[in-house]
Amino acid sequence: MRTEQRDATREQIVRAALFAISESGYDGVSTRTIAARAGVTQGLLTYHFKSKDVLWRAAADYLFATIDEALELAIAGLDNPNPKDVRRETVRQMVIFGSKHPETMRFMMDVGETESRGDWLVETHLRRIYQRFCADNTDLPKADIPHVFYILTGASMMIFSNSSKCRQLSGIDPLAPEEVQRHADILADLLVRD
Amino acid sequence: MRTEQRDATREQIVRAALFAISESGYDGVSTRTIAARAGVTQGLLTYHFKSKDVLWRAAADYLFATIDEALELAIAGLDNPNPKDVRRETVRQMVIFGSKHPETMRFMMDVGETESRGDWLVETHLRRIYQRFCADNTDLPKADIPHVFYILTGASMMIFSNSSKCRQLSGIDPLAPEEVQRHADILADLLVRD
DNA sequence: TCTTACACTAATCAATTGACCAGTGAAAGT
DNA sequence: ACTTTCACTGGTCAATTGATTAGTGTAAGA
Repeated sequence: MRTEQRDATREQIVRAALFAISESGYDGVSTRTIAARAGVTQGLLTYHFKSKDVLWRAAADYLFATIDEALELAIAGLDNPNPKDVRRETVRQMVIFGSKHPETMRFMMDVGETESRGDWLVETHLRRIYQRFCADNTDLPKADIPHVFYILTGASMMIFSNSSKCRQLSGIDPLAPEEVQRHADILADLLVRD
Repeated sequence: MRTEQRDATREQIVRAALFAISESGYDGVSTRTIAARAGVTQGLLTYHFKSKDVLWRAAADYLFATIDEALELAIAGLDNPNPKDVRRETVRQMVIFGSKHPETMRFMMDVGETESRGDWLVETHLRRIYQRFCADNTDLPKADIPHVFYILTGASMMIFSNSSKCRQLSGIDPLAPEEVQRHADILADLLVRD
Protein backbone atom coordinates (compact mmCIF):
# COMPACT_ATOMS: atom_id res chain seq x y z
CA MET A 1 0.00 0.00 0.00
CA ARG A 2 2.96 2.23 0.63
CA THR A 3 4.73 1.36 -2.60
CA GLU A 4 1.61 1.53 -4.74
CA GLN A 5 0.96 5.09 -3.62
CA ARG A 6 4.61 5.87 -4.23
CA ASP A 7 4.48 4.51 -7.78
CA ALA A 8 1.20 6.27 -8.49
CA THR A 9 2.66 9.57 -7.34
CA ARG A 10 5.79 9.05 -9.40
CA GLU A 11 3.77 8.32 -12.52
CA GLN A 12 1.59 11.34 -11.84
CA ILE A 13 4.71 13.50 -11.72
CA VAL A 14 6.27 11.91 -14.79
CA ARG A 15 3.13 12.40 -16.84
CA ALA A 16 2.84 16.01 -15.73
CA ALA A 17 6.49 16.53 -16.65
CA LEU A 18 6.11 14.92 -20.08
CA PHE A 19 3.14 17.01 -21.15
CA ALA A 20 4.39 20.22 -19.60
CA ILE A 21 7.81 19.84 -21.23
CA SER A 22 6.21 18.96 -24.57
CA GLU A 23 4.15 22.14 -24.40
CA SER A 24 6.68 24.65 -23.17
CA GLY A 25 10.04 22.96 -23.59
CA TYR A 26 12.51 21.78 -20.96
CA ASP A 27 13.73 25.26 -20.11
CA GLY A 28 10.31 26.78 -20.59
CA VAL A 29 8.69 24.93 -17.71
CA SER A 30 9.71 25.16 -14.06
CA THR A 31 9.75 22.31 -11.60
CA ARG A 32 7.15 24.25 -9.60
CA THR A 33 4.78 24.30 -12.57
CA ILE A 34 5.24 20.56 -13.08
CA ALA A 35 4.65 19.96 -9.38
CA ALA A 36 1.48 22.06 -9.43
CA ARG A 37 0.17 20.10 -12.42
CA ALA A 38 0.88 16.84 -10.66
CA GLY A 39 -0.77 18.15 -7.51
CA VAL A 40 2.32 17.82 -5.32
CA THR A 41 4.92 20.15 -3.86
CA GLN A 42 8.10 21.10 -5.66
CA GLY A 43 10.30 19.48 -3.05
CA LEU A 44 8.81 16.13 -3.88
CA LEU A 45 10.23 16.22 -7.39
CA THR A 46 13.80 16.34 -6.11
CA TYR A 47 12.88 13.70 -3.57
CA HIS A 48 11.69 11.14 -6.11
CA PHE A 49 13.94 12.27 -8.96
CA LYS A 50 17.25 13.70 -7.96
CA SER A 51 17.19 16.56 -10.46
CA LYS A 52 15.11 18.10 -13.24
CA ASP A 53 17.38 16.34 -15.73
CA VAL A 54 16.64 12.95 -14.20
CA LEU A 55 12.93 13.74 -14.23
CA TRP A 56 13.24 14.57 -17.92
CA ARG A 57 14.85 11.16 -18.52
CA ALA A 58 11.98 9.49 -16.66
CA ALA A 59 9.53 11.37 -18.87
CA ALA A 60 11.41 10.21 -21.96
CA ASP A 61 11.31 6.61 -20.73
CA TYR A 62 7.58 6.94 -20.18
CA LEU A 63 7.05 8.37 -23.67
CA PHE A 64 9.07 5.66 -25.38
CA ALA A 65 7.33 2.94 -23.41
CA THR A 66 4.15 4.23 -25.02
CA ILE A 67 5.80 4.24 -28.44
CA ASP A 68 7.13 0.69 -28.04
CA GLU A 69 3.71 -0.47 -26.95
CA ALA A 70 2.11 1.11 -30.02
CA LEU A 71 4.71 -0.52 -32.26
CA GLU A 72 3.95 -3.93 -30.79
CA LEU A 73 0.25 -3.48 -31.34
CA ALA A 74 0.87 -2.26 -34.88
CA ILE A 75 2.81 -5.31 -36.02
CA ALA A 76 0.42 -7.60 -34.16
CA GLY A 77 -2.54 -6.08 -35.99
CA LEU A 78 -1.29 -6.84 -39.48
CA ASP A 79 -1.10 -10.45 -40.61
CA ASN A 80 -1.88 -9.27 -44.08
CA PRO A 81 0.25 -10.90 -46.75
CA ASN A 82 -0.19 -8.14 -49.34
CA PRO A 83 2.97 -6.02 -49.05
CA LYS A 84 1.26 -2.95 -50.46
CA ASP A 85 -1.44 -3.14 -47.82
CA VAL A 86 1.22 -3.61 -45.18
CA ARG A 87 2.88 -0.38 -46.27
CA ARG A 88 -0.40 1.50 -46.28
CA GLU A 89 -1.19 0.15 -42.82
CA THR A 90 2.23 1.19 -41.52
CA VAL A 91 1.71 4.75 -42.70
CA ARG A 92 -1.79 4.75 -41.25
CA GLN A 93 -0.52 3.54 -37.88
CA MET A 94 2.13 6.26 -37.77
CA VAL A 95 -0.45 8.93 -38.51
CA ILE A 96 -2.81 7.61 -35.87
CA PHE A 97 -0.04 7.47 -33.32
CA GLY A 98 1.01 11.02 -34.15
CA SER A 99 -2.53 12.22 -33.61
CA LYS A 100 -2.90 10.39 -30.32
CA HIS A 101 0.50 11.51 -29.05
CA PRO A 102 1.28 14.94 -30.47
CA GLU A 103 3.68 15.39 -27.55
CA THR A 104 6.12 12.99 -29.23
CA MET A 105 7.48 15.28 -31.93
CA ARG A 106 7.45 18.34 -29.66
CA PHE A 107 9.41 16.46 -27.01
CA MET A 108 12.03 15.36 -29.52
CA MET A 109 12.36 18.70 -31.25
CA ASP A 110 12.82 20.29 -27.83
CA VAL A 111 15.96 18.23 -27.41
CA GLY A 112 18.32 20.50 -29.26
CA GLU A 113 21.19 19.56 -31.50
CA THR A 114 24.14 19.87 -29.19
CA GLU A 115 22.85 19.10 -25.72
CA SER A 116 23.80 16.18 -23.55
CA ARG A 117 20.15 15.18 -23.38
CA GLY A 118 20.25 14.72 -27.14
CA ASP A 119 23.01 12.14 -26.99
CA TRP A 120 21.27 10.27 -24.18
CA LEU A 121 18.00 10.19 -26.11
CA VAL A 122 19.69 8.88 -29.23
CA GLU A 123 21.54 6.09 -27.47
CA THR A 124 18.81 5.11 -25.04
CA HIS A 125 15.73 5.20 -27.24
CA LEU A 126 16.04 6.59 -30.76
CA ARG A 127 18.65 4.10 -31.96
CA ARG A 128 16.40 1.20 -31.03
CA ILE A 129 13.49 2.71 -32.98
CA TYR A 130 15.71 3.48 -35.94
CA GLN A 131 17.19 -0.03 -36.02
CA ARG A 132 13.72 -1.50 -36.07
CA PHE A 133 12.84 0.74 -38.99
CA CYS A 134 15.95 -0.44 -40.85
CA ALA A 135 15.06 -4.07 -40.21
CA ASP A 136 11.53 -3.51 -41.50
CA ASN A 137 12.71 -1.84 -44.71
CA THR A 138 15.44 -4.05 -46.13
CA ASP A 139 13.97 -3.62 -49.59
CA LEU A 140 14.86 0.08 -49.61
CA PRO A 141 18.23 1.18 -50.96
CA LYS A 142 20.46 1.45 -47.92
CA ALA A 143 21.36 5.06 -48.66
CA ASP A 144 17.68 6.01 -48.80
CA ILE A 145 16.74 4.72 -45.38
CA PRO A 146 17.52 7.76 -43.23
CA HIS A 147 15.78 10.00 -45.73
CA VAL A 148 12.64 7.89 -45.87
CA PHE A 149 12.70 7.63 -42.09
CA TYR A 150 12.61 11.39 -41.60
CA ILE A 151 10.20 11.94 -44.48
CA LEU A 152 7.77 9.49 -42.95
CA THR A 153 8.18 10.88 -39.45
CA GLY A 154 7.86 14.53 -40.42
CA ALA A 155 5.02 14.01 -42.86
CA SER A 156 2.94 11.89 -40.53
CA MET A 157 3.34 13.83 -37.28
CA MET A 158 4.10 17.51 -37.88
CA ILE A 159 0.50 18.56 -38.47
CA PHE A 160 -0.54 17.14 -35.09
CA SER A 161 2.28 18.69 -33.08
CA ASN A 162 1.34 22.02 -34.62
CA SER A 163 -2.40 21.54 -34.34
CA SER A 164 -3.03 24.96 -32.84
CA LYS A 165 -1.28 26.82 -35.65
CA CYS A 166 -2.92 24.55 -38.23
CA ARG A 167 -6.32 25.35 -36.78
CA GLN A 168 -5.67 29.06 -36.93
CA LEU A 169 -4.34 28.90 -40.47
CA SER A 170 -6.80 26.56 -42.15
CA GLY A 171 -9.83 26.48 -39.87
CA ILE A 172 -9.72 22.70 -39.57
CA ASP A 173 -8.78 20.84 -36.41
CA PRO A 174 -6.25 18.18 -37.47
CA LEU A 175 -6.91 16.23 -34.28
CA ALA A 176 -10.55 15.67 -35.22
CA PRO A 177 -11.08 11.99 -36.12
CA GLU A 178 -12.19 12.68 -39.69
CA GLU A 179 -9.12 14.85 -40.31
CA VAL A 180 -6.81 12.21 -38.86
CA GLN A 181 -8.41 9.78 -41.28
CA ARG A 182 -7.95 12.22 -44.14
CA HIS A 183 -4.32 12.80 -43.27
CA ALA A 184 -3.70 9.06 -43.24
CA ASP A 185 -5.43 8.60 -46.60
CA ILE A 186 -3.63 11.46 -48.30
CA LEU A 187 -0.24 10.41 -47.00
CA ALA A 188 -0.79 6.75 -47.85
CA ASP A 189 -1.91 7.69 -51.36
CA LEU A 190 1.19 9.83 -51.78
CA LEU A 191 3.72 7.39 -50.38
CA VAL A 192 2.29 4.01 -51.38
CA ARG A 193 1.40 4.02 -55.02
CA ASP A 194 3.33 1.36 -56.92
CA MET B 1 28.08 56.55 -40.56
CA ARG B 2 26.32 56.60 -37.23
CA THR B 3 23.15 54.95 -38.52
CA GLU B 4 24.99 52.37 -40.60
CA GLN B 5 26.90 51.19 -37.55
CA ARG B 6 23.65 51.14 -35.61
CA ASP B 7 21.90 49.03 -38.24
CA ALA B 8 24.87 46.69 -38.52
CA THR B 9 24.90 46.16 -34.76
CA ARG B 10 21.16 45.56 -34.69
CA GLU B 11 21.41 42.96 -37.45
CA GLN B 12 24.32 41.33 -35.66
CA ILE B 13 22.17 41.01 -32.54
CA VAL B 14 19.11 39.79 -34.45
CA ARG B 15 21.12 37.11 -36.24
CA ALA B 16 22.71 35.96 -33.00
CA ALA B 17 19.25 35.81 -31.42
CA LEU B 18 17.74 33.87 -34.31
CA PHE B 19 20.39 31.16 -34.34
CA ALA B 20 20.71 30.93 -30.58
CA ILE B 21 16.95 30.66 -30.12
CA SER B 22 16.73 28.08 -32.90
CA GLU B 23 19.36 25.99 -31.15
CA SER B 24 18.27 26.23 -27.54
CA GLY B 25 14.74 27.63 -27.66
CA TYR B 26 13.43 30.97 -26.47
CA ASP B 27 13.56 30.03 -22.81
CA GLY B 28 16.72 27.99 -23.23
CA VAL B 29 18.91 30.92 -24.17
CA SER B 30 19.60 33.98 -22.04
CA THR B 31 19.93 37.51 -23.28
CA ARG B 32 23.50 37.43 -22.00
CA THR B 33 24.32 34.45 -24.21
CA ILE B 34 22.82 36.19 -27.22
CA ALA B 35 24.76 39.34 -26.41
CA ALA B 36 28.01 37.39 -26.08
CA ARG B 37 27.41 35.75 -29.46
CA ALA B 38 26.76 39.11 -31.04
CA GLY B 39 29.86 40.52 -29.39
CA VAL B 40 28.02 43.17 -27.43
CA THR B 41 26.92 43.69 -23.85
CA GLN B 42 23.61 42.50 -22.48
CA GLY B 43 22.38 46.01 -21.77
CA LEU B 44 22.57 46.83 -25.45
CA LEU B 45 19.85 44.32 -26.24
CA THR B 46 17.30 46.14 -24.12
CA TYR B 47 18.59 49.40 -25.53
CA HIS B 48 17.92 48.49 -29.16
CA PHE B 49 15.00 46.13 -28.49
CA LYS B 50 12.85 46.95 -25.54
CA SER B 51 12.53 43.38 -24.30
CA LYS B 52 13.52 39.80 -25.08
CA ASP B 53 10.09 39.30 -26.59
CA VAL B 54 10.57 42.20 -28.99
CA LEU B 55 14.00 40.85 -29.94
CA TRP B 56 12.34 37.51 -30.67
CA ARG B 57 9.88 39.26 -32.98
CA ALA B 58 12.76 40.97 -34.76
CA ALA B 59 14.42 37.59 -35.20
CA ALA B 60 11.18 36.19 -36.63
CA ASP B 61 10.93 39.11 -39.05
CA TYR B 62 14.51 38.47 -40.14
CA LEU B 63 13.83 34.77 -40.66
CA PHE B 64 10.71 35.35 -42.71
CA ALA B 65 12.40 38.01 -44.80
CA THR B 66 14.81 35.24 -45.78
CA ILE B 67 11.93 32.89 -46.51
CA ASP B 68 10.09 35.46 -48.62
CA GLU B 69 13.28 36.15 -50.54
CA ALA B 70 13.74 32.45 -51.23
CA LEU B 71 10.13 32.15 -52.38
CA GLU B 72 10.60 35.03 -54.83
CA LEU B 73 13.72 33.44 -56.28
CA ALA B 74 11.97 30.09 -56.50
CA ILE B 75 9.05 31.28 -58.60
CA ALA B 76 11.36 33.47 -60.67
CA GLY B 77 13.52 30.46 -61.48
CA LEU B 78 10.77 28.38 -63.01
CA ASP B 79 9.25 29.50 -66.27
CA ASN B 80 8.73 25.86 -67.15
CA PRO B 81 5.34 25.14 -68.66
CA ASN B 82 5.32 21.44 -67.74
CA PRO B 83 3.19 21.26 -64.55
CA LYS B 84 4.84 18.04 -63.40
CA ASP B 85 8.27 19.62 -63.60
CA VAL B 86 6.94 22.64 -61.76
CA ARG B 87 5.83 20.40 -58.92
CA ARG B 88 9.15 18.60 -58.80
CA GLU B 89 10.98 21.89 -58.77
CA THR B 90 8.80 23.21 -55.95
CA VAL B 91 9.60 20.20 -53.81
CA ARG B 92 13.27 20.53 -54.66
CA GLN B 93 13.30 24.19 -53.70
CA MET B 94 11.69 23.44 -50.35
CA VAL B 95 14.27 20.76 -49.59
CA ILE B 96 17.14 23.03 -50.56
CA PHE B 97 15.77 25.83 -48.42
CA GLY B 98 15.34 23.47 -45.49
CA SER B 99 18.95 22.40 -45.79
CA LYS B 100 20.22 25.97 -46.04
CA HIS B 101 18.05 27.17 -43.17
CA PRO B 102 17.59 24.35 -40.68
CA GLU B 103 16.82 27.03 -38.09
CA THR B 104 13.41 27.57 -39.69
CA MET B 105 11.64 24.48 -38.40
CA ARG B 106 13.36 24.63 -35.01
CA PHE B 107 12.31 28.24 -34.57
CA MET B 108 8.70 27.46 -35.40
CA MET B 109 8.48 24.32 -33.31
CA ASP B 110 9.90 26.31 -30.41
CA VAL B 111 6.84 28.53 -30.56
CA GLY B 112 4.53 26.37 -28.50
CA GLU B 113 0.85 25.80 -28.99
CA THR B 114 -0.67 28.17 -26.50
CA GLU B 115 1.73 31.09 -26.22
CA SER B 116 1.12 34.66 -27.28
CA ARG B 117 4.14 34.44 -29.53
CA GLY B 118 2.36 31.69 -31.44
CA ASP B 119 -0.60 33.88 -32.30
CA TRP B 120 1.64 36.73 -33.34
CA LEU B 121 3.68 34.45 -35.61
CA VAL B 122 0.56 33.05 -37.26
CA GLU B 123 -0.98 36.43 -37.98
CA THR B 124 2.21 38.27 -38.88
CA HIS B 125 3.99 35.71 -41.05
CA LEU B 126 2.55 32.21 -41.26
CA ARG B 127 -0.83 33.22 -42.67
CA ARG B 128 0.84 35.01 -45.55
CA ILE B 129 2.93 31.93 -46.38
CA TYR B 130 -0.08 29.65 -46.08
CA GLN B 131 -2.25 31.86 -48.31
CA ARG B 132 0.41 31.79 -50.97
CA PHE B 133 0.48 28.00 -50.76
CA CYS B 134 -3.31 27.90 -51.18
CA ALA B 135 -3.13 30.17 -54.20
CA ASP B 136 -0.45 28.00 -55.79
CA ASN B 137 -2.44 24.79 -55.30
CA THR B 138 -5.94 25.51 -56.53
CA ASP B 139 -6.02 22.14 -58.26
CA LEU B 140 -5.94 20.33 -54.91
CA PRO B 141 -9.20 19.44 -53.14
CA LYS B 142 -9.80 22.28 -50.70
CA ALA B 143 -10.00 19.92 -47.73
CA ASP B 144 -6.64 18.42 -48.59
CA ILE B 145 -4.67 21.65 -48.61
CA PRO B 146 -3.72 21.91 -44.91
CA HIS B 147 -2.71 18.25 -44.90
CA VAL B 148 -0.54 18.55 -47.97
CA PHE B 149 0.95 21.75 -46.58
CA TYR B 150 2.14 20.07 -43.40
CA ILE B 151 3.15 16.87 -45.17
CA LEU B 152 5.33 18.87 -47.53
CA THR B 153 6.79 21.01 -44.78
CA GLY B 154 7.54 18.17 -42.39
CA ALA B 155 8.85 15.81 -45.01
CA SER B 156 11.16 18.34 -46.62
CA MET B 157 12.65 19.97 -43.55
CA MET B 158 12.61 17.68 -40.54
CA ILE B 159 15.76 15.78 -41.45
CA PHE B 160 17.75 19.01 -41.60
CA SER B 161 16.52 20.46 -38.34
CA ASN B 162 17.49 17.17 -36.69
CA SER B 163 20.76 16.78 -38.53
CA SER B 164 22.76 15.97 -35.43
CA LYS B 165 20.50 13.11 -34.38
CA CYS B 166 20.28 11.88 -37.96
CA ARG B 167 24.06 11.81 -38.14
CA GLN B 168 24.32 9.81 -34.95
CA LEU B 169 21.62 7.38 -36.01
CA SER B 170 22.51 6.72 -39.63
CA GLY B 171 26.08 7.85 -40.02
CA ILE B 172 25.22 10.18 -42.89
CA ASP B 173 25.28 13.96 -42.68
CA PRO B 174 21.99 15.17 -44.17
CA LEU B 175 23.44 18.64 -44.69
CA ALA B 176 26.10 17.31 -47.08
CA PRO B 177 25.31 18.47 -50.64
CA GLU B 178 24.92 14.95 -52.03
CA GLU B 179 22.49 14.02 -49.28
CA VAL B 180 20.46 17.17 -49.80
CA GLN B 181 20.26 16.17 -53.45
CA ARG B 182 19.24 12.66 -52.49
CA HIS B 183 16.57 13.91 -50.12
CA ALA B 184 15.12 16.11 -52.85
CA ASP B 185 15.13 13.26 -55.36
CA ILE B 186 13.49 10.77 -53.01
CA LEU B 187 10.84 13.19 -51.87
CA ALA B 188 10.09 14.37 -55.42
CA ASP B 189 9.79 10.76 -56.59
CA LEU B 190 7.42 10.02 -53.75
CA LEU B 191 5.23 13.06 -54.03
CA VAL B 192 5.23 13.76 -57.77
CA ARG B 193 4.42 10.63 -59.65
CA ASP B 194 1.29 11.03 -61.75
C1' DT C 1 35.16 74.79 -31.56
C1' DC C 2 31.96 73.60 -28.74
C1' DT C 3 27.91 71.37 -27.60
C1' DT C 4 24.43 68.24 -28.33
C1' DA C 5 22.82 63.55 -29.48
C1' DC C 6 23.15 58.90 -28.88
C1' DA C 7 25.16 54.23 -29.35
C1' DC C 8 26.99 51.71 -25.89
C1' DT C 9 28.95 49.95 -21.19
C1' DA C 10 28.90 48.46 -16.46
C1' DA C 11 26.68 47.96 -12.25
C1' DT C 12 22.56 46.76 -10.00
C1' DC C 13 17.59 45.41 -9.42
C1' DA C 14 13.84 42.21 -7.99
C1' DA C 15 12.06 37.90 -9.46
C1' DT C 16 12.44 33.23 -10.65
C1' DT C 17 15.04 29.26 -10.97
C1' DG C 18 16.66 24.23 -9.34
C1' DA C 19 18.36 22.28 -5.39
C1' DC C 20 18.79 21.48 -0.47
C1' DC C 21 17.35 20.43 4.35
C1' DA C 22 15.06 20.02 8.73
C1' DG C 23 10.85 18.49 10.21
C1' DT C 24 6.10 15.55 10.20
C1' DG C 25 2.87 11.99 10.30
C1' DA C 26 1.28 7.75 9.24
C1' DA C 27 2.17 3.05 7.54
C1' DA C 28 5.06 -1.03 8.30
C1' DG C 29 7.93 -4.08 10.91
C1' DT C 30 9.03 -5.85 15.63
C1' DA D 1 2.65 -1.09 21.98
C1' DC D 2 6.62 0.70 20.41
C1' DT D 3 9.91 1.90 17.14
C1' DT D 4 11.45 2.61 12.60
C1' DT D 5 10.93 3.77 7.99
C1' DC D 6 9.87 6.92 4.47
C1' DA D 7 6.80 9.52 1.45
C1' DC D 8 5.99 14.13 1.74
C1' DT D 9 5.85 19.31 3.21
C1' DG D 10 7.47 24.08 3.90
C1' DG D 11 11.10 27.05 4.09
C1' DT D 12 15.53 28.52 2.45
C1' DC D 13 19.69 28.71 -0.48
C1' DA D 14 22.76 30.63 -4.12
C1' DA D 15 22.60 31.30 -8.96
C1' DT D 16 20.62 33.01 -13.02
C1' DT D 17 17.18 35.51 -15.23
C1' DG D 18 15.30 39.97 -17.89
C1' DA D 19 15.20 44.58 -17.04
C1' DT D 20 16.63 49.29 -15.35
C1' DT D 21 19.75 53.07 -14.65
C1' DA D 22 23.62 56.18 -14.33
C1' DG D 23 27.53 57.16 -16.69
C1' DT D 24 30.97 57.49 -21.03
C1' DG D 25 33.04 58.53 -25.33
C1' DT D 26 32.63 59.85 -29.86
C1' DA D 27 30.38 61.24 -34.12
C1' DA D 28 27.28 64.82 -35.89
C1' DG D 29 25.31 69.51 -36.04
C1' DA D 30 25.78 74.49 -34.57
